[in-house]
Amino acid sequence: MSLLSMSSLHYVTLKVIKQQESGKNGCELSTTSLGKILSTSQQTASRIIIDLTREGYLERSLVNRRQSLRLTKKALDLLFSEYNELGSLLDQSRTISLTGIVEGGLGEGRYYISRKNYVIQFQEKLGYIPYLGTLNLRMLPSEAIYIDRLRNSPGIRIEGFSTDDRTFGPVKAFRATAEGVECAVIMPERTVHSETLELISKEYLRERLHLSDGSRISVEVQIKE
Amino acid sequence: MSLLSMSSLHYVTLKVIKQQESGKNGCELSTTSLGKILSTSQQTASRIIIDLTREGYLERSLVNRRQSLRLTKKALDLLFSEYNELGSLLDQSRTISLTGIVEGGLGEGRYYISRKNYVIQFQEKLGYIPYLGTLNLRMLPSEAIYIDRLRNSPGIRIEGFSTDDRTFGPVKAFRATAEGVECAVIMPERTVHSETLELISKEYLRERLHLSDGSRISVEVQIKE
DNA sequence: ATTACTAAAAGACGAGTAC
DNA sequence: TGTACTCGTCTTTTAGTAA
Repeated sequence: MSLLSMSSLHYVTLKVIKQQESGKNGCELSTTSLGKILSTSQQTASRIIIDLTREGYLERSLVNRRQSLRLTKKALDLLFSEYNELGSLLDQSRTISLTGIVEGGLGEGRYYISRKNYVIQFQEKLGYIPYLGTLNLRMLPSEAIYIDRLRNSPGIRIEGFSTDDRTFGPVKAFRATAEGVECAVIMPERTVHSETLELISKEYLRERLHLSDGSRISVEVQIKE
Repeated sequence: MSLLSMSSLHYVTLKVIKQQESGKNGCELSTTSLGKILSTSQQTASRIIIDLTREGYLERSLVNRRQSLRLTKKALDLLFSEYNELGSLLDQSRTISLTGIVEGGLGEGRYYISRKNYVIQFQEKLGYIPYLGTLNLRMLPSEAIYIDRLRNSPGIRIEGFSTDDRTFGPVKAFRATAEGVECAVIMPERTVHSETLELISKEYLRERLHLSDGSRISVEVQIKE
């Protein structure tokens, strides 16, 4: 259970800015109007903006005494986490539909997912031993935000481990369906910025789905708990 | 944009209790342990519980100095609203799947949905003029909670209006699919407690889907504002 | 063990105002 | 118009403690 590390006014402010920002990349919102929206004073609104900026939730530019605000990744992460947490509390299983373009190669993930220790866990937690290669999908930029959502969702945890040589970090998996074929999205648990999704499956997806580089497919990803 | 009418500690407390309650019907949570979870003092935790109880978010019984807590409907509504609001802010379109049993009659809604003023709006906002009857589905008790979720979601607003005689309140609609056939769930905007969902569609669903009273069908409802 | 009162300290808020 | 400082006031928190 995460603790919403801010007052509710601060939290609502992030939501308001997200709303005003919608589509655009930043919004102009005076402290007076924010105060009105929050039913508080201009002074308090001003302080909230200052606090949130100092704590890394907002970026702002002040030109000509007019401020322009933009949520940072940290703020979006907080909103997504809150959303996912409520979803799992309220027991909502949800599916999101993503569209991506098949990228070259078998995926650099091939080496990783073939480590015995991971494979055992895939078998245990997903119910199958995946084909030894990953299908890389470059997400449409317009859908990149959904990757954030996955990043902020716990998923199915695949534990990390160490060998003599090196350490393999924990990974998380999400059950998914690509054009009707069962598969899973895997990603490192540590946040890595990327617009590419890696899919694993029992089957060789490229062949099964007749894919080649540049093919466009859509994937239904399950976000649950 | 709703304003989260409570401090963040109060809000998080509702989440914590919802979590502890999970499955069960009420939970035992001492003020000391709540204080620890919230990183605050026992005294503050005590006051939060008192406040939330007074404001109708909690019911509690104190036996032998030990308290047992239960969230009220008001609290669940708040959590659902927050969830839905975040969902629409973060632009998550979501589908929930509901199962219900067909109930007798053409639905009492027939009279209402055939009012010209509503019909015009259905045409505008849903894209079709519905068949003049509603299909009533009694939801499985285990899924009744999902109706709450719809109730707390804005949906597609159908405005109310007045005639000489009387007033017709605002209604909301959710796009849906019943066994592959496009339809919509409609419900009054004012909260009414009911375990029955009303469906409208361009087609006469009973015939099209070969339904009779007692038939069981599942409906995919889109929650997305 | 509990819950919750009181009183004092800490913190949030907004009026006034500078820029 | 803006933002944001100071400072007096009001609110929230917690230590001590009772029951």
